[in-house]
Parts: sequence; structure tokens; C-alpha cells
Amino acid sequence: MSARQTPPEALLTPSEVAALFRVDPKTVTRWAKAGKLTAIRTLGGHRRYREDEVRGLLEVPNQRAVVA
Amino acid sequence: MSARQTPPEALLTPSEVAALFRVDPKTVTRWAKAGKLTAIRTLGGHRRYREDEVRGLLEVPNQRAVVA
DNA sequence: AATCATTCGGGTAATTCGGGGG
DNA sequence: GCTGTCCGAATTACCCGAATGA
Repeated sequence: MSARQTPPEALLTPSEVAALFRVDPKTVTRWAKAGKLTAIRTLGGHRRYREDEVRGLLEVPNQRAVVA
Repeated sequence: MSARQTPPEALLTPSEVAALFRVDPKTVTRWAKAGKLTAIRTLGGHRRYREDEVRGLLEVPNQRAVVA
């Protein structure tokens, strides 16, 4: 087992999240505003996102959950 | 600079995939619905496709195994 | 202190979604 | 069965100037 340095406090910048979803960083901001994504704020007002949460949302939600 | 440019899991937009296959983006959507193509969803519901998978389907597809 | 890339905000085009019908 | 198109609604992408981050 390889030791990996991925502390539970790992945060991602808007650009990093945008790259993972192949969207514009501005779109990630809208997701945060809409409450779809948890955003940590820097003291200057910039947003940071939890890597764990992002990875989870990125998982292919197997085309099985059709809660019409 | 903190955004990744070419992560191992690059994603393509519907129109990009459509352009590669010379079809309408709507057709790509149907492929995804039919399970013929893996689709990642943005938090807004838009689909993103794995570049690896798409290119795999593009180059030398199933040669029908027609052994003469 | 100064540079440079990024991320604020807002506002407006362009895509995509979904269903339906040819 | 498979694809292209029409529709309205929703989501996303690019524009700007100003502020933050490293």
C-alpha cells in the first residue's frame, strides 16, 4: 500500500474543479451559489472547494437513479 | 497556475463529440441514453464524455472479425 | 512594493436539455 | 431502429473592470 498524502482538508480552486467537470470556473461559482457545492471562503472572498465532495459528485451516477 | 490542462480523465462536450463523429449533438445524447457511451453529468445536468472512450471508438472500430 | 495569474461581481450570447414528431 | 429537426426552458460560456492570491 502506497502512502498517499491526501488530507481530509484538501481544497481545490475554482479552476481545478472546473477542469475536472470540463466547465467554466464561473459555472462552478454558480453551483456554489445554488448550494449544489460546499464552498469555503478565503478572507478575501475567494471560494475553495472540498476535494472529497467534488470527487464524489464526479463519480458516474450510474444511469440508474431516475427519480422522476 | 493551479488548473490542470490534460488530466488523465479529460472530458469532451456534446458538440465536440458530435463534431468528431460528424453527427448531431442530439445523437450523441441518444448514445448516452442507450448506454453506448459513458456520460458524466455536470451539476446542472449537462453531459460530458470521456475523451479516452470516444477516441477508442473512433479509431479502428470493431472490424467485424471477418476472417477471410 | 510590484508583478501576474486567478477570482471575484454582473450581464449577455451560445449550448444543452427534454419531449415530441417527421 | 436510427438520425435530424422544432420548441421552450434551463444551463453554461464569454465579455468587462476591479479585487484577491501567491
